[in-house]
Amino acid sequence: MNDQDQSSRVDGTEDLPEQLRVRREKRERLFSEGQDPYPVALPVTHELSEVRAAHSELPVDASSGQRVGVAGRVMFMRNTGKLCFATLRGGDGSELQAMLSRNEIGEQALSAWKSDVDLGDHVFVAGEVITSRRGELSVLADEWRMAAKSLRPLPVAHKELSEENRVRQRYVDLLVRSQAAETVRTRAATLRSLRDSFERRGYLEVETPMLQTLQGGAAARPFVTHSNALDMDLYLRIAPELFLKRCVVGGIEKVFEINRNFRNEGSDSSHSPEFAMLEFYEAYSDYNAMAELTRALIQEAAQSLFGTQTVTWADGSEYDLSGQWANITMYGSLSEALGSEVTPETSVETLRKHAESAGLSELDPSFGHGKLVEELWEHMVGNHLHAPTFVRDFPLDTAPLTRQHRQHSGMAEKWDLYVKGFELATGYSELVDPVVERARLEEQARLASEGDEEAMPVDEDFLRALEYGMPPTGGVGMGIDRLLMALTGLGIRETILFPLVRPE
RNA sequence: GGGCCGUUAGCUCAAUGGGCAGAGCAGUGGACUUUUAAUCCACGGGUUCAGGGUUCGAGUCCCUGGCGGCCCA
Repeated sequence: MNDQDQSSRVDGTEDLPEQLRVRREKRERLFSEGQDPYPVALPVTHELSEVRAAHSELPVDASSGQRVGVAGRVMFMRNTGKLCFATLRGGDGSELQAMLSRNEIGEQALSAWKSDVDLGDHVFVAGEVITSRRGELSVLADEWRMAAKSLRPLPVAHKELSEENRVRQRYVDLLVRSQAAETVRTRAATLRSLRDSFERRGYLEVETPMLQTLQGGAAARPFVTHSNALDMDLYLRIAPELFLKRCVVGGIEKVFEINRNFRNEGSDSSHSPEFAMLEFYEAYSDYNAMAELTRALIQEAAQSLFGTQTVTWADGSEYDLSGQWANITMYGSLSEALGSEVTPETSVETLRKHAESAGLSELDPSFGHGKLVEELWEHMVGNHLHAPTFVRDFPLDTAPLTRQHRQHSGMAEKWDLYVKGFELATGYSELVDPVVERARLEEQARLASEGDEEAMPVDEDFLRALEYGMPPTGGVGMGIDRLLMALTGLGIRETILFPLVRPE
């Protein structure tokens, strides 16, 4: 297909809103004038940021003597009669002014600039690096070309997009809202910090299956998909845990993975159906040492991102992540909140009475002791925790992959880390006894057969791995999106670049 | 799953008690050789989310649905 074919293709132009139509007509006109509004290559010599860095000392109203070719998206235009200014923005967010003077570039090129260029277009400008009379570093063009014609007007650059448009058209949000671009950089820097922290401690990063033949590693409803080749249903993973434990059995004794988990559940301000998860395991560690390591990872991330462990949230408030963090026990803090002692021996009937007087009347009648304790705790205590807090020693019957507490028989060596009222991470002394693990999984399978969609089946291969001998191990899972929320104070849909939304 | 709020120009938002649908930015035309969200003059731009109903008359009131947000479970 040649350019003539492209330029002659007009697709329902008359039905479009005026601004879209005008831009399409400009594109057509450029083609008909023998110009390519989408050239394959342009003689760019410098990034905008490079020009800025090289000439930061240039005095006001001065010439550098250096000629550069730069490209960028037109964010603002200020056209006077014979002198035009445009603010170009590069992909790294840096900006540089282009100046087009009739004396320098000529009548024809200047009027073409005025008639062809719209806000949002990518343009190429070549000329000398100078500063304007107001001191603005600029490229004084002796040549300009369209680099890529934009067919849609940019939204108002000084107002935020509506929340829905931000998420649906993140590419536009990234252009007009610097906070959006900043969040992407912060997320990348957080991942880098985590990987650095693990690297320093001798951890190895691995990737384990996202498509799994059995659901396992967490209590959650999975997404189901189908393999045509194997002619069997597969699950998108809800957790990498069982594979990372296989790694530990195989001698990768300090191991971590950062990858996506998928849970077929509702989404709200702190839940997304797909979310990035960090899990890490260390042999000869336990849930106490893993709590210390988790704290260090988060503090090191805050330090490397912001140079301080007291972070400033998007709403301007400060959040202190430094120093030691509070430790409470689940049964102890719940007993205190209820004003009545609750222990692993407390009966289901008593727990239900507590739940009713706390206003939790519609709890699933199938909930047993552990689930009731956790629901009650979350309602009475967890939602009100603000400062970083480790909540220790969970009911044993909701932690089928966790070692029994070394002192309390009805409890598991498990903690949850709560930050600003949500669960950020969870850590364990892992259950490594294959016989006990088999019994736990068989109990899970029984629950599943009774209709519990979150219960896991018996994973024979996982049990076989444990039977080869897994060293005592501490393990942690931490939501990356939630870590971003804790570090920035943003909602989960701001920390995820392209969150799932219903089609328009 | 339930309740509440929202949905109007390309974008962000107005519109008395049911009476000609508006502003800013953006766009088009014009003026302007040092602007910084440039300024000034003029002009164009709407299936008011969709469908139904009440009414002489509906952006506005009623019903159903879509999408989004918040709260609750």
